[in-house]
Amino acid sequence: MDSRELGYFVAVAEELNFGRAATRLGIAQPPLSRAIKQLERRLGVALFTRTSRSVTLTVAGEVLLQEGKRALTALTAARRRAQRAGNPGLVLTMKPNIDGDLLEKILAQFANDPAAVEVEVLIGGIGEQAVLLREGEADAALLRLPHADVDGLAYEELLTEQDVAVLPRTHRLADRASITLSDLDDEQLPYWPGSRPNGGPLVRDSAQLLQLISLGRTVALLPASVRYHLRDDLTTVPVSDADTSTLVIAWPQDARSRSLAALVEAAVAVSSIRPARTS
Amino acid sequence: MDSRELGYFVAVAEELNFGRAATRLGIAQPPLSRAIKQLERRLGVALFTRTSRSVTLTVAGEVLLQEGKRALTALTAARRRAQRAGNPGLVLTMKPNIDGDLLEKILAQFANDPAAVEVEVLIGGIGEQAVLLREGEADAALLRLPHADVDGLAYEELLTEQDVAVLPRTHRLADRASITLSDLDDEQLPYWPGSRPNGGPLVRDSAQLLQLISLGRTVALLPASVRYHLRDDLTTVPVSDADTSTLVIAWPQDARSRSLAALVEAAVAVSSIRPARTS
DNA sequence: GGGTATTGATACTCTGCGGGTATGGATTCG
DNA sequence: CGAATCCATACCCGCAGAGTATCAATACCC
Repeated sequence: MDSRELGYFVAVAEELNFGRAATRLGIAQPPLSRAIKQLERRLGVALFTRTSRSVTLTVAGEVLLQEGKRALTALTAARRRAQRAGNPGLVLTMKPNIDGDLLEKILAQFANDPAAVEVEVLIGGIGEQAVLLREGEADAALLRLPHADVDGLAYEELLTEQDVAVLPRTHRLADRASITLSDLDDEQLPYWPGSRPNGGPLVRDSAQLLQLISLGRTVALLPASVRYHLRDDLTTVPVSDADTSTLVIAWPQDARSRSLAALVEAAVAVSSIRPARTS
Repeated sequence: MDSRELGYFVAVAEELNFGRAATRLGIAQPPLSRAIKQLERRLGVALFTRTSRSVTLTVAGEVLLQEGKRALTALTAARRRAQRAGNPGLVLTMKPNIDGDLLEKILAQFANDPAAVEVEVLIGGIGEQAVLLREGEADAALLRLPHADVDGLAYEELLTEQDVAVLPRTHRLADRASITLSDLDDEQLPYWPGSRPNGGPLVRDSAQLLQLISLGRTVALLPASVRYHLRDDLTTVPVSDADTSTLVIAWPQDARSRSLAALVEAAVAVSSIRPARTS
């Protein structure tokens, strides 16, 4: 089975529309129809049930969509990892402001290791980190569980913390010592691309979010460590019944690099300093 | 990156010889040389260092070999799983005579489950079981640890047992209550394809092995459960310091099928009967 | 050291496949 | 009932990939 055909299939399966899929692939619709038909003939199974007005996946199609996407990411990962093989450095990816102030310490600790190499920090968008790992763009990622999808990844926990409310200093709740989720009932909580709209504003990155909070348009529940790098006009208030999340360092399950192991080791070592220091 | 190109690369990387690789691929050598060169140009890295007499892998090439093989198996797995998606049955693969007499019980127990479906038992060659799972040919496998490679697989342990010596009834050690490995020092132990020759005969399957034992040409160390289905002219003797191995039921890490879960459950349930019954 | 074998690269040709345009047939909707 | 939407079919074309013939470089052997 050709990977190009599989890419075509994935596009159609996700769009459920040959025309849109063809546009997305940058080709015309007729060759796409033919390619899919040829794929079905080669596999010996129907992948779509087509009426002249709609396209739906068959059971075989659903399986191929899931497995095929996995195979395609494995393919791009193979390519990227081979391309990066010459460079001995590591790429660490993370969202901005979620490192719990650990990043600097991790890198400092790592620099002491004999296996240390240059570390490039790649700041990615929301939810992109795990994808970057799986596609071979990055060697390690700082993620937050349970928000991130760690399928196919290995990880070590670094830091667990509770969400706090991030508010303008002028907010009616800003001076409270502690609040509960119900205190935020009449606030317009934001939502991220991918989650479902809930009446609040759509935010694409944390800078935008903080801006909206400053303007009083929304408030947010974020991990407690945001307070380390907060703009002057914002403040945080503990929320007694808020969710907790865990900062982890993750890497591809099958990675075997010496320097990556050292980086993980450094991250774990640094993180365990925190509880020790507070005791 | 095209999967065809990647297959070409893997062939050359494994043969380290363009001519042989071309033969194996069923094409001529010149197009293969060109395809590899084109792949190198597309990736922007050298994959081989060529002298006019020999070919070796570069670092990037080694990475691409490892990752590329993984991607290609993911690809064939996607195809096979999609093709088999229509059939609700399960395929269970195993080597003959390693089931510790559990197979029948597992299938009987599974039949009681509401999620039960037809189970096809696929008897594969030595070391093929894990490959069949990864390539999507089979849904579950009975394997022995630590002999099998379970990378990318999940498994449940079923039965741990010690190896025993399998001997002709007429063998000088056949009537001993127990022996040690050193008692076998002057025997010609067999070896399997893939392991290194040790002076004994090469065996390809267990029927051949048992035949050779009958002829007095070799003796073997096998899991204790072989005794359930042993020819009349052979017998087993415990070996006090022999290795132990564990029978496990394994499946692809990312499988999510309801019936497969039930099969695993049935296998575990049946296996735990054994210790209970002996107590 | 020269002849030979081996191995990868190059030159050239050609076929087939993947892609484009034009159009048809079916279904939904106003 | 006409218009719009959407997938399939017919037909054509260009190029990528495969083949043959040959060259160039190295190792090997007497």
